[in-house]
Amino acid sequence: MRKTTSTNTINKEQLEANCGIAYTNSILNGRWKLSILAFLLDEKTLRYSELKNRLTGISERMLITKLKELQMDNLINRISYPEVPPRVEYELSEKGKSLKNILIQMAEWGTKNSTV
Amino acid sequence: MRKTTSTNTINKEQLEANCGIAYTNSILNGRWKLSILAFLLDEKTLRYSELKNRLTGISERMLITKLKELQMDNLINRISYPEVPPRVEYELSEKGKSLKNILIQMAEWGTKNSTV
DNA sequence: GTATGTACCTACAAAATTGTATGATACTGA
DNA sequence: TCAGTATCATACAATTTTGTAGGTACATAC
Repeated sequence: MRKTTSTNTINKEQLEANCGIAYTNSILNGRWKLSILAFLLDEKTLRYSELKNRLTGISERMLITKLKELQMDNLINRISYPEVPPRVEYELSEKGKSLKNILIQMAEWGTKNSTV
Repeated sequence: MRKTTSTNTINKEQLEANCGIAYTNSILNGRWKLSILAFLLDEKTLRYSELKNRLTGISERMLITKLKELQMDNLINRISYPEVPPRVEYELSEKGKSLKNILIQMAEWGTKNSTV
């Protein structure tokens, strides 16, 4: 077993573990992104206005900003229909769907622990 | 299948899913907490100074603040030894350990997706 | 009695995130 | 012509998070 009192024992495994979790955190950080992804996981596709209604308290500015960031990170797809009034739908991309287990477990952990 | 064009279809399941994930998010948010938990998961116990060395770039103020918040949320235990110079060790609590799967999966997802 | 090491604390400042208010677009139906 | 709708854009302000620079306590070693 590794000495835990040494300050220079960061091996590859630990470093990668931390870098990985730090990267994931940087992608999902902030107040809204996880909730957006959770709703899309649950509903498959949602329109802009539907997301706005589900994310109680979010401002349009935040919603658009976060949707854009999620697109940039390839976690969601944006499908725009050439109609008037405009219709835009959002759905999880394959990369977004690969977060499924994490999202589900975070939701479960939250419901289990928030009521205690 | 539920109408996705209605703006009032938030059923109990969705609401709980969102509340749960929002709660989990509120507990783990910010730049440092997930990394702190990941290191403690990997190392079982770490001294304050060891955490400081592993969390590259963190300031003492942030580390103490975040350790305190994690204590308040009962995710970590603080063990103080009555020695001089002082020695304080941190470890995951049972509640903290219950995040194990989430932490591991977030780390794995990150290493898998950050290199693409 | 001066220096050392460890785990903190505090006041303040900078930076990042989030919110508010208002406007643009572009077509529809009256 | 004019109001209505859905999706966004932009300027600015408030809030939250994070960082900086200093300091404290106390036993031990010198």
